[in-house]
Amino acid sequence: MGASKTEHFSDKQNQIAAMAKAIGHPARVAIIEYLLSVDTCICGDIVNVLPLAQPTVSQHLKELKNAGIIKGSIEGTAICYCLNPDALSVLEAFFAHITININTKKTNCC
Amino acid sequence: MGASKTEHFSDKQNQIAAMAKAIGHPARVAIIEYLLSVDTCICGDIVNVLPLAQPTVSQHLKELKNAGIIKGSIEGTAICYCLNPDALSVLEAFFAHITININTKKTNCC
DNA sequence: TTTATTTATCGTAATATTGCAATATTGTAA
DNA sequence: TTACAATATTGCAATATTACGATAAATAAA
Repeated sequence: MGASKTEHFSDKQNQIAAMAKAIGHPARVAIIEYLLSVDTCICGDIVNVLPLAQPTVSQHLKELKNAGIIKGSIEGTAICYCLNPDALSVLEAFFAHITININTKKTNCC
Repeated sequence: MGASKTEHFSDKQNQIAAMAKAIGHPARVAIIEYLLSVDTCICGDIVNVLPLAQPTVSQHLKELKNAGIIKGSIEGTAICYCLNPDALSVLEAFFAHITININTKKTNCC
């Protein structure tokens, strides 16, 4: 079919999955790392940093924005993009929870 | 085209993206949460826990295994699956790094 | 050996993703 | 107004993902 059966899973599971999916592309990881590296969030030069055409970068930015990973606002002729701390802290908490609890398991047969 | 231009990005970016992509499906988030919740890693009942057919679950487990998120070993007639702490700690470190550095930025215009 | 049981693989249909050329939109400057 | 710059959208081709029925493979039990 191709469409995920999201209705069978919890809101939390769908939220984590949607955000992880958005990060699941090297170009989007690179965008996140670039947004983290620049001190301001006026980011009109993302296109020049990535090895992809402008429409492709625009599409990746759109997906990150749809997933809530980044926020964007119009800044004259340029667009101001920056990371969304709220979304990223949700993911941080998810993985922190896993790594904390993974070591409390009694048996590790694998 | 449909194929990611992985060759244009760093190994680290591709690794993070591949693991995030593997977690980017609610069924696979549910699998991870289930593996974390059970105390042992003999997990022959994952199929019963998920609202998906057996071949579909098997396919999701395969993708998680390919991404290194889980490990599996044959345990007689059942299969023993468990989380891979190494892979998950890489993701934990990635998001911890982001959330730590996100607040050191001078300007937050968005 | 025969029969279950458990998990994996194959085949296939429906849908989604990726990437870019072409084009549109929006704001700035002349 | 016209021209330019920056970003978004459209449309399309190539490929990947999702899901599951049917089937295979492997072990356990009878």
